[in-house]
Amino acid sequence: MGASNTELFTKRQNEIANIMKALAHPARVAIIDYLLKTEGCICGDIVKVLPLAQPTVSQHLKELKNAELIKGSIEGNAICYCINEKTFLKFQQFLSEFSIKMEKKKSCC
Amino acid sequence: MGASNTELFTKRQNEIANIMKALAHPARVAIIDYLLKTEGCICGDIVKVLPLAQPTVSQHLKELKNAELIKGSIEGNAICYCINEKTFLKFQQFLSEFSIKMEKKKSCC
DNA sequence: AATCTTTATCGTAATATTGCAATATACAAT
DNA sequence: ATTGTATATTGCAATATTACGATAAAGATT
Repeated sequence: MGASNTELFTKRQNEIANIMKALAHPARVAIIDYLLKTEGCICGDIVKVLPLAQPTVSQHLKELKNAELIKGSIEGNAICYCINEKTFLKFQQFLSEFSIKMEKKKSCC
Repeated sequence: MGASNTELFTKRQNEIANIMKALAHPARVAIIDYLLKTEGCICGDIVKVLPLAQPTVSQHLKELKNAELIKGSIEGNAICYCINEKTFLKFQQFLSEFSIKMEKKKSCC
């Protein structure tokens, strides 16, 4: 098949999996790193920094945008991509729920 | 190509991406959910709970094990799968680094 | 030893992801 | 209007993922 059957799982499980999937590639982690490190957010600079061709970077940016981890805004001729803090916050909440449950449980083996 | 070029990115970026990839499927999120929710950890119970065939679940468990998010130990005839807290802690550390940087930066657009 | 139970592996089909050259689009500047 | 600059889209090849039936492997039970 190759397609994960989303209907079989909860909305929350699918949401978590989708965010994880968006970050499941080192290039996309590198993009987030870059956006968090520098003042800038210009698409062209991201392309320059990454060791991948422009269309490939564009595709990765699209995936991050689809997952709402970043948002793009037109800046004259260029496009400015920024972290979407809302989604990151949601993600962190999901993960802190994991932590809380882990604290309570403690590994059994 | 279809294979992400890991050599082009930092060890840390690849590590993060690998953990994310392991959790980038709702079935695998569901497995973690289950392990955090119940006392048990028996493979057969996970198979019963998930809406997927036994070989498919086994495959998902293998991926979680490869990413060291869970660890398996033989329990008589059965196998007990448990959360590997060490990797989760590492994951959380990576993410809190993101948070700290996000705090400092604040979205520019 | 024969059988049952539990889990893993193999083989294979369907689909998704990754990467890039070529090309399109869209806005700037001349 | 033409040219340049920045980004997106298309098309395609290579590879990876997902799913499951069939089967294997290994320990438990009779």
